[in-house]
Amino acid sequence: METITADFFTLDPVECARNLIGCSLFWKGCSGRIVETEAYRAIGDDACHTFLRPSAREFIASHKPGDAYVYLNYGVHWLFNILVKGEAGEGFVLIRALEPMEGAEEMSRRRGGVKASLLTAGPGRLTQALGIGGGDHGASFLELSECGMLRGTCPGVVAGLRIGITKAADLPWRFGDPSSACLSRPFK
DNA sequence: GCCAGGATGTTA
DNA sequence: AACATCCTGGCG
Repeated sequence: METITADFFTLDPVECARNLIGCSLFWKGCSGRIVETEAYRAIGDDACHTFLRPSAREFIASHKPGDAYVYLNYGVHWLFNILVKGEAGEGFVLIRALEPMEGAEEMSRRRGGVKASLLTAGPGRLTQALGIGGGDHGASFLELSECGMLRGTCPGVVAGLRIGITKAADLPWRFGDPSSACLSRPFK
């Protein structure tokens, strides 16, 4: 297994989002296989935070590829993105679903004992399971010993429309492993 | 199984 | 005002 470094996130955000399916994410004793992501492009994508938020544009300017972009959605759930920044394009990859590996017991406790299939099947669910919150915004988690990612592959990756957005809703920038039992929603 | 509604905080 | 969500409760 090969550790992912910041240069993994110097491709186009859409390529990064596709490549992350099958990789594994490690976070302070818990880990999971990434089975669902979405790409957001800083330029030309009206659904990206950069479209309306100067703070998102400032975040890109002042952070490195691979840094965590974490924000509170609907006042309720933290969502975990990874900054993509390179000559090929800038933007974010939203991590939308994992298959639990290590630390399932701790994740279940944080999630209030929900059934296993709902533990990390959704962007808000997985941050709660892993204990990711606002304090992690801007963290370069790839460089910490207890956090990081390993390369992996998934031969059957599929693409679909992004979920829950109204702007640029026609772009097929959601990626996933359609055979996973841990998706936030099935692919059609 | 599907759908409606509400909780909740930050940004602009 | 909008929002990259999730849970519950009402149906059948």
